[in-house]
Amino acid sequence: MPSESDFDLQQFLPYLLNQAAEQASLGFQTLYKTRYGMLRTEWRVLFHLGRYGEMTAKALCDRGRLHKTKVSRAVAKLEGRRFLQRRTVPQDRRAEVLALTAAGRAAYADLHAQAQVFDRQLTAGLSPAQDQALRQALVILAKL
Amino acid sequence: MPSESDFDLQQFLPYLLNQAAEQASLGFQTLYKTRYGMLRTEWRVLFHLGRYGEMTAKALCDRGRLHKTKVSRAVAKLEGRRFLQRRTVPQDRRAEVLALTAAGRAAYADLHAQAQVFDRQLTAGLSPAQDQALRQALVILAKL
DNA sequence: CCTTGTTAGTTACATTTTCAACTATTATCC
DNA sequence: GGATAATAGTTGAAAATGTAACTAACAAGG
Repeated sequence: MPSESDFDLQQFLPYLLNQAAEQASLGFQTLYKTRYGMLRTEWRVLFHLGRYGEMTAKALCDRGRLHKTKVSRAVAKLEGRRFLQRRTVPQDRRAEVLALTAAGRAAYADLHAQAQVFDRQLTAGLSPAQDQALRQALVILAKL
Repeated sequence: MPSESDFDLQQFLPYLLNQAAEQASLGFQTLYKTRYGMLRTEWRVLFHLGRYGEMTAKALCDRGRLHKTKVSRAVAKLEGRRFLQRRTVPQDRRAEVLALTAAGRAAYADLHAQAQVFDRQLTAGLSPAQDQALRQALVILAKL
């Protein structure tokens, strides 16, 4: 029988995941925030476009599991800051293909490099085996 | 030299953690939302008080890594729904000790039991070794 | 073609979160 | 003791998020 005292909040996986995620996001967040005035969604949009090439907002939503309103606003902001451009395609005039500008690619390259450094710092306290096990489990849980 | 193509967004730990955390929170969230009309912070306050006994808002902030405004509002809401009571202590009239009511304890017992079930479902796709490794790594990353 | 349904994306509004300022009380230290 | 700082908690305004409704364009079936 499950008692009330053998279940620690720190044993509850959603809680543990959130704490770890928050802690992990903290440092990098300040980076793209202070350096480029970006929000998390903007950073993700930038990353997706930088990493996987130009695509529509819909594709971004699917790939990044982002809600379309978030993407819509992030794209508007990135466009305002000249990090990306929209291009309507004749085949479907509802959709707009999003592509990074030179400034956008530069920001991506910078943040991308920082992300790799940051990632290594994060896992510095973990053994390689722990690191690998962690990522494997996370991929399963995230259903990626 | 770090190239631009060997670093996937899904390899970036903060991203991976966030995806997993979001996915993991989803199911349980609907539970305390629909059943008790609670927000995440309220659920956490309830859990902390239920699990660790009565304490001040400050203690809650420290233990749960919550911001004091969040706690203040969550406590007000839980008090309004008669899930907890405040008690001023003569030693320090700034602080208020928070204690669950019978209704609060009942809600905690219910959600607590559900949480255990939910936790097991979550990790059903993981081997016991994977599960253990994951939690260990998360505790390190969360700096708990 | 033309009604109906679907999809891409935006906008408006309510809810939540964040940040800064505020009150009231206690601690510090000259 | 009395000024100053620090702490517990609240509140208001701004920013961000979520939800739903909306526009515009395409698709499909009759």
